[in-house]
Amino acid sequence: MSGAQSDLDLRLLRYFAVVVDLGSITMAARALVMTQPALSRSMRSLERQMGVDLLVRSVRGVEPTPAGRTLYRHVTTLRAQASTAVTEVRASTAPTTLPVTVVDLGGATAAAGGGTLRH
Amino acid sequence: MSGAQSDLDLRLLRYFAVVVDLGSITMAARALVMTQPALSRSMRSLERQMGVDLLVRSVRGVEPTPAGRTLYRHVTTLRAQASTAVTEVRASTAPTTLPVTVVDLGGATAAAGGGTLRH
DNA sequence: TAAAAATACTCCATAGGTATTTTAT
DNA sequence: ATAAAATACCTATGGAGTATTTTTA
Repeated sequence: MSGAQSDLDLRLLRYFAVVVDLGSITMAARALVMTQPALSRSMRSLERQMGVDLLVRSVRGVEPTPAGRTLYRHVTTLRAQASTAVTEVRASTAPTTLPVTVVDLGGATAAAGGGTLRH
Repeated sequence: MSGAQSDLDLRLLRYFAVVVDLGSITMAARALVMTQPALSRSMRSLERQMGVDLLVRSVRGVEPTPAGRTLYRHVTTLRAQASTAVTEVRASTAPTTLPVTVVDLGGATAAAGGGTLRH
């Protein structure tokens, strides 16, 4: 009974942009290395979250509705800003626990248990 | 083995902003109507995603690191833009399936099964 | 010793996969 | 008859809860 905060899912927006770019859920699914049904459901759930139809489905693929085109425009901006934010934040400090491995020490596998401070 | 796309979670950013505002995970959890452990884990996972420490924990609460302050600045912008995007997209078309109920028809319960087009 | 955060579990919602069906040309 | 999207069903990951432990002023 509380207020579903919505919070617009950037992952779904990324998927959406690919779908619009390729004009097909099937093609976009390939590009995103996922299955067509999964992506189809993602697009539905995005439409439900937004409360509007974003795509017109036909037997030859999909095409954005006016609302879809509006969203598409915003996705670029939004993702660019998110990207900038991450870059700036990472630049603000020396990383603590490196997500994966950053430096390749030339020799053999330097990947295992790379100097992490926090377990 | 594939590339974890990151995709910055706006929900976590919203949590983070409240944590910084209140200077305490415990207090923020109350404000967000969730539990302290859940929020503690959310903040950890945000830090892992970003690859940097965002908060300095002490016995009297938390305080943002420089990186945390940088992120905090971006959160506002990012959320504002997301909000604008949603508003504009919704304005682009008549809604299809209304998320909840929009109009109150004065009389009794107009909520049940409100005119939905798509099952 | 008390107040804050962190950990150890448990549970459930949902994102994604496989298989199949529907739809329209 | 074919190519696209949609549906049905299943599984697994992780987000959130309760209970408890650790930490330090």
